[in-house]
Amino acid sequence: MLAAKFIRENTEAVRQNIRHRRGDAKILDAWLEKDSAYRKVLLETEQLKAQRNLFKPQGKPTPEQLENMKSLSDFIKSNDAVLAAFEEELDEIALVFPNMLSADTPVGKDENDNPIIKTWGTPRVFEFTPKSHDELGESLQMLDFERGTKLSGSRFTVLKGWGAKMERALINFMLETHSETGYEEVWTPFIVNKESMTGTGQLPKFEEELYRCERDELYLIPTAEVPVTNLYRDEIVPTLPMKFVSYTPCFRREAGSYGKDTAGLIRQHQFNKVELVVYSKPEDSMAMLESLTQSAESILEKLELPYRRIQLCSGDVGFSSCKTYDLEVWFPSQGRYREISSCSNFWDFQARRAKIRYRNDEKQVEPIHTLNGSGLAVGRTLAAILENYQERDGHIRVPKVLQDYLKIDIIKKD
RNA sequence: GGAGAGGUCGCAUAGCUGGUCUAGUGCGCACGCCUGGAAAGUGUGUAAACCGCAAGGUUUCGAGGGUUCGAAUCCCUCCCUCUCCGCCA
Repeated sequence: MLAAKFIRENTEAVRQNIRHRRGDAKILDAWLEKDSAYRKVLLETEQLKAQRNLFKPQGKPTPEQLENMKSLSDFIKSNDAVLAAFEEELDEIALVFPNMLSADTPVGKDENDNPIIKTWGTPRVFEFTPKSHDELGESLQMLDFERGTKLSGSRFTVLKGWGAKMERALINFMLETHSETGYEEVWTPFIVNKESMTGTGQLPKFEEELYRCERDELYLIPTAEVPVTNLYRDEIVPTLPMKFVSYTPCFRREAGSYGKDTAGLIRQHQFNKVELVVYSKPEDSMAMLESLTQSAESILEKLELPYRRIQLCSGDVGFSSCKTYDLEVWFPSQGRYREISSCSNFWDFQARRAKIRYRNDEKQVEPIHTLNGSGLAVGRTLAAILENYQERDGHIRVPKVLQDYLKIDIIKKD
């Protein structure tokens, strides 16, 4: 959420920002109009209340005084009702304002305008036609798509045998690697309340994307970002930075993506992810984004998977983010790079919503900066390994760093 | 799920026969005195949000309603925590 004061003082920048994100700036005008009306009533009401408080002398009030206080109180009551209505409306509008973009976010329309920042590794040259991961996974009896569908529906998959073991190995490998570089491991609830979803920005705007337990007013998390960032909601944190790594399953309805990536593990309603979350001092957050992104990249490098890093342009950056890098891994069967991690600096946007603050050097309380990034999406990593490590006969070589976990170096048909 | 107790400015607590609460006290923390240095002792200060250039003002005592001229204090609803019982991985 943008601070009301910031919106007032930087109206044009906010308007420009909404345009760059290809949003409609009308909501800004609606907000501004309401805000100035609100402030008039606020001032008046506070003066009335100050009067009332002055009237509060010791002893019993005379009938005359009582009469005065009564009418004053009536005014205050009706004004308070007006104020409450204003506040609710203002919040409702402000909650759907997107975050301000970083100055170095390129202006662009969509994913085609995302610049490539770096490329690592060289896609392997196959002397045969590489198979897709779903075909490989099924033939090696690692993935069972049909039974996943039987159990739950489309976009649900069952992992078996070496598939299940590799998924587990990847989770452990990622958690251990990040633990070693200063991220504290946390294990959180996978179902959270509305306040948590609002704190990180999933609500109110993206309700459609969430699985909801109506009876209990709880939501299944779409990413570990939600529980981990909300760990310190409504708190003034004592030390910064704090860095966490967390494994969770993620649940997404994928509304509106019918027909996209219907085959394979790429787009699932339930998938595993190891997430990095950083609580940072404002002045350090951009440097933190670089190091967090490198942490995510290190996993791909240890797995020896070719990838590239792109920066999202203004039209493609997520609602809550101020600056985002995506990591994309090479998929031989598709002949292209596909997203496997997204690393974002949210600036103070989430911290303001979630009321996570710290005391700066001047002892002033101010919102912190939050960041997070996938380190990595496990299902997509498994898919990328199958495709990049396949052999002509359909066997899969096991990446070196996973051999200790799996105790084998090649996966083949029985 | 049943019975009871409780949710107060970091932590712990007082306040709960409505105005003096602009929320007291202890611990912790910060700064100072004392000390060769430290501990102890001692003094002062220490919640947040909003409006305002400032002076200052307003709000917040789990959340939301209500009674009242006025509520941390009374009433209602809800949420959560703890103890005991029941059930259960």
